[in-house]
Amino acid sequence: MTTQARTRAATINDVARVAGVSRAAVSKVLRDAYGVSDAMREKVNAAIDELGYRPRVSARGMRGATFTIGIELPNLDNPFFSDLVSGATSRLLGEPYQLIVAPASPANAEGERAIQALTDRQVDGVIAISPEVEQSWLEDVAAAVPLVMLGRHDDTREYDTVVGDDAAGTRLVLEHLLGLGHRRIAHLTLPESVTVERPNTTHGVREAAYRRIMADAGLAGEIRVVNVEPDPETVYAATRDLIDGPDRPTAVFAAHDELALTVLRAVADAGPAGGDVSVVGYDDTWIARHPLISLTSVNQSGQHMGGRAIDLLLDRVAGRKHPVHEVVAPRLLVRESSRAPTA
Amino acid sequence: MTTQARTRAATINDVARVAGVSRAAVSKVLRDAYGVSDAMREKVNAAIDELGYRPRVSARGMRGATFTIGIELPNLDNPFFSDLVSGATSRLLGEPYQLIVAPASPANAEGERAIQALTDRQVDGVIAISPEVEQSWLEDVAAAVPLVMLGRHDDTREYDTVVGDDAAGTRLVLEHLLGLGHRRIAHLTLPESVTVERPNTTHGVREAAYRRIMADAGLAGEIRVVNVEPDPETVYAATRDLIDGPDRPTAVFAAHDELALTVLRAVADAGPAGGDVSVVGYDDTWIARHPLISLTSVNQSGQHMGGRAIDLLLDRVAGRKHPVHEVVAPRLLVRESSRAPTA
DNA sequence: TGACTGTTGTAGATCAGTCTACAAGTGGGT
DNA sequence: ACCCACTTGTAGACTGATCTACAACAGTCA
Repeated sequence: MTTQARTRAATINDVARVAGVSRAAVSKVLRDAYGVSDAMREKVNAAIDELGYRPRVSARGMRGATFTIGIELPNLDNPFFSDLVSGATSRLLGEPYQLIVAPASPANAEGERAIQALTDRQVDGVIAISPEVEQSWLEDVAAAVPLVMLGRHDDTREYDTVVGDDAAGTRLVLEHLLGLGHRRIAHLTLPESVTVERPNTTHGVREAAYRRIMADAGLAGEIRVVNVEPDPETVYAATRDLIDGPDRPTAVFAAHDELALTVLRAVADAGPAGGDVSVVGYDDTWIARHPLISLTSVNQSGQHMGGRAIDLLLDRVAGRKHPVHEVVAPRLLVRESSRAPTA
Repeated sequence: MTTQARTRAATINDVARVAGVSRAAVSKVLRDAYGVSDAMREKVNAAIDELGYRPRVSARGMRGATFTIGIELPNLDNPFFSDLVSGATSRLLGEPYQLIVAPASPANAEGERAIQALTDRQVDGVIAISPEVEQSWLEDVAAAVPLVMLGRHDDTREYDTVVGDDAAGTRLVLEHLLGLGHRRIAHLTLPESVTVERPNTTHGVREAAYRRIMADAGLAGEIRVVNVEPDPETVYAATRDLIDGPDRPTAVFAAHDELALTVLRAVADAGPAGGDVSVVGYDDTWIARHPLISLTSVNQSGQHMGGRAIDLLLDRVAGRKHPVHEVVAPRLLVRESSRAPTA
């Protein structure tokens, strides 16, 4: 009893033969197309069940649709991205589309490669979160397949966007901290290659808003932006530098929760010697709500954004031509990680 | 300047025409097949670059390979699954294969549907984590495409498995707790449909080991298994019932970290009135290591398991016929969430 | 009765690749 | 000069679906 050779699965021709109809007829039943009598539908479905037939998506993709929607994510570690996927998945329940996730290798900026991997696979639509990719490149992609970008404030006619109101969210954070009495508020965010050089990304907008609001509050001299690669070691070291250095900030506004968690870790490890440092995140991921973490954060409902991205994409697939740029309102959730500075 | 119609991308015929060679020749270059002169390779590659040509994976899938490996996951919320994916992704760097993730809708047990979605797409190999799926069904899948299952102790010749030594891991946990002086140790785990009814799954093995080890320690009377659906609300409520009920356990062994976090939350919310309850998890996810969480947990290196799964799958793709069942040794990481019971 | 319309099913082209079989060219050995 | 083996390139079948065009038939109405 050894492992058999790969079994040859049933094809549409087998179904046609068993049902005693033409291949085209089976195809019509499969696609629920016009011109099928009840009697035929029944015969065909019986044959499909009998053979355990499943259409090959590759073959379908040659002419028609693949009924596949691809979503590109920078990584799977950030719980906010899981929220997006879970929102997309639930919105897709009942639709004939399957969602597949292409994680961009966490190594170097592989967003382009991952998006291309999806279009190579003839997906019917793409959702992506690539801050580092050029708008013009995305417009080329959008010429070939419907595209919805998350977390980009791009002004374009070629694809749709779903994005939080990052300026408003940043304002919520800073007004909260300023209201508590903080003055030395640092902003820890991604490298300048995705903030300064990409002013249309979430993190670009957040950093710019931080600078503007601080200046407007008469705190131009206190502006302190720490741009770091988002791997935990680097973030940890940068935070320790902040804490141990001169002019220790009384509050750190981290550009997203995953960063904020590492900041919290560094602060906790520093102990009382590190002083009292408030920490605020962004995204309100589930872990921020945990009572042992209790991280103040801005909610922009990843679930909702993921669902809306699907809505827009399905619209595009259905033929919509004009662009839609949707902005999600942020909400501040105040928790224990932020409090008035001591003295 | 309105949105254009979808542009028609270059095909292999276009490349052949521009390069002045046959379609078959281009195909050879693409596949790096035998019988290509340097001169031709150069001409073809130049044409490919000029046209920005990318082969359609759908068309390739009709006869050859899709260079795609699919991984099915129950959900993306559990950070352990992210570890698996990230391990798989890094192992795949440099290989010509693209990884795509098919999340089984978090709703009802959709593992079968997600795995089928992958095979429908002609992936060259499948990695999956479906505890609730029948072994015989998986053997049918494995007859059509190389398959590696994670977290299953199945004894089968048809597919490979990568799994932690769950009995040993459970023993580490219980010896640790017993050594600290705990006697009333409860086990919080998934519903009986994936433990009792599926004794070959991680959680089935862990529950059985818990029962055996408790009995061997003369604590048969203290055995207390709480089987719950893994959504946070249910887990939270079940934990509160444990804490608030009679015979409050002094320790809770949660079947995985995600459950343990919710248990920690319920314990924290209960406050001092809830008594001193130690909590132990399983998987040693990154959040368990956070100093504010500091959850004692069993490490079985998701990164490593994901990487090994890819190794085995590539072996299978390369032609290996005999099964490999790989067992990963567990390691206990003791942290602050577990301590001696108070009196 | 004949023309017209609408429904139901089929034939056959088509999609973009891979793969097999083979022809043509090259070089060496005897 | 002839045979043989090897290298390089091509022709054309093939994959499993969808999609267009059309034939056959039934029913309606003048």
